[in-house]
Amino acid sequence: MPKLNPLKKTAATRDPEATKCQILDAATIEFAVGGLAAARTESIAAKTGVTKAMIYYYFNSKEELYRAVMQRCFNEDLRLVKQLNLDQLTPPQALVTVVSNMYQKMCSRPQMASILALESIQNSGKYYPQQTAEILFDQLIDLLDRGIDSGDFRPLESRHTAISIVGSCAFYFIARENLKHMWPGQDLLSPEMIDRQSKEATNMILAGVLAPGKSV
Amino acid sequence: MPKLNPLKKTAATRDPEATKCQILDAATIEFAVGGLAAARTESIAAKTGVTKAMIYYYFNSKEELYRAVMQRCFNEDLRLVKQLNLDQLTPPQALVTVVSNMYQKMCSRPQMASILALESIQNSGKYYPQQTAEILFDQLIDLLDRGIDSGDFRPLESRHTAISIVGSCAFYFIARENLKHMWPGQDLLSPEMIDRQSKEATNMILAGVLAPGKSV
DNA sequence: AAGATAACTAACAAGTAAGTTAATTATTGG
DNA sequence: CCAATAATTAACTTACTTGTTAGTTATCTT
Repeated sequence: MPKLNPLKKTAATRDPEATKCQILDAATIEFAVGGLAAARTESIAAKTGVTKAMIYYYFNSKEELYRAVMQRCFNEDLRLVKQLNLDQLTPPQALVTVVSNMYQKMCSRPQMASILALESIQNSGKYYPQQTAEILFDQLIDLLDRGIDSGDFRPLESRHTAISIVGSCAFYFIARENLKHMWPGQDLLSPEMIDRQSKEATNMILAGVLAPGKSV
Repeated sequence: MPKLNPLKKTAATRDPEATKCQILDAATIEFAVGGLAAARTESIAAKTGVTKAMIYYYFNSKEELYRAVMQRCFNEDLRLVKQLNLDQLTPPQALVTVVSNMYQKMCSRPQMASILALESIQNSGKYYPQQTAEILFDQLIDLLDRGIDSGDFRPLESRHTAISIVGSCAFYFIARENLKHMWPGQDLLSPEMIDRQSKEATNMILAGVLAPGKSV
């Protein structure tokens, strides 16, 4: 009874890896808007070249697909952060690098911030990949501690401050649709806007943590 | 056929205003977890003493109920902010007041941050009450501009900086469920934790915007 | 105190969504 | 090149969700 379209993808009519990737890509977009709860498997499938049944063939359930999306997001992030070689920079330099890099990452993949916010709000962090995420956060916390020890940064509680720092960045991406009226007609994800926001945030954060008299 | 529980609320068996309020309260909690899309009217009703039909009787649809919840949130917020009389304070004093007040508000109603984040992410800010919200944001922006003019604050772009400031506060509440492993066994909404986070954020923000040599 | 009206309920109709299944087509290894 | 297997599909089942409706009970007015 099922009648297949005779002329599908010319070359690779079947490519399991590509199909899995297509599903993950589509799911990332869908989960970034509604989170696990509001995402529709039908809608994810519609974004791909394959049917909904493929989601279950490769990922067994919406929940497992969600886990896979989250894990992939963090793996990519981890890979990028490792390339920064923060230990080889002074604490102030490292902080500037981390912050501007955070904006670059969130700009190129604006789903990241949304997915994490939704995970916390909707699922109480049940699917948050702690192990991986901790490495990322610790990178920033260690950097702050290093700066306090070296006298570059004023005395501060590094964990609380790390949250403020990440928050000042992430919030721009999380709340951007609410805030767009502040710059009518502008795209808040345009390179120019990101650049301005990134610079202002970097200025505030750096000035906010540097010990009196110190600079980059 | 409908059999009513003979012993309901002793006194006010019927109280339209209280019922509406119950629905709004329950809806606020439900929308704060799932947003408009993932909220269940059935679940909202279950949190109240009345049936689902009452939601439609008083609010016509899930969407209108959502609008009402959002509007009430902002009205409360606006009332609180007006009481601060920021004009009567110096810019640094006013900034400290705004920030610590922001933590107090979000602590007493942690739904606020979640609802706003969800609105931006899920609905692209379609239901975001711009008029009301703008007043709140402008309060902070004007304060920053006032500080730049007076020389208390360094030159900065007040809109971008305002976002960083609000973000460093809001993010703690938005992402708290993801971040709770940073303080194992602690309640991130406990007065002590809020106080510490608030203090650290205030320190960073103030130091981040003050002109060199200036203080509160 | 009776009739009108406002508040409220249980049960239902219609539509949506997750996950399954049996059949179909492509790929691969002998 | 053929059989086994992997990838894929359309259609279906089951469960859930929104919104409605017809009827019931409390309250209010005169």
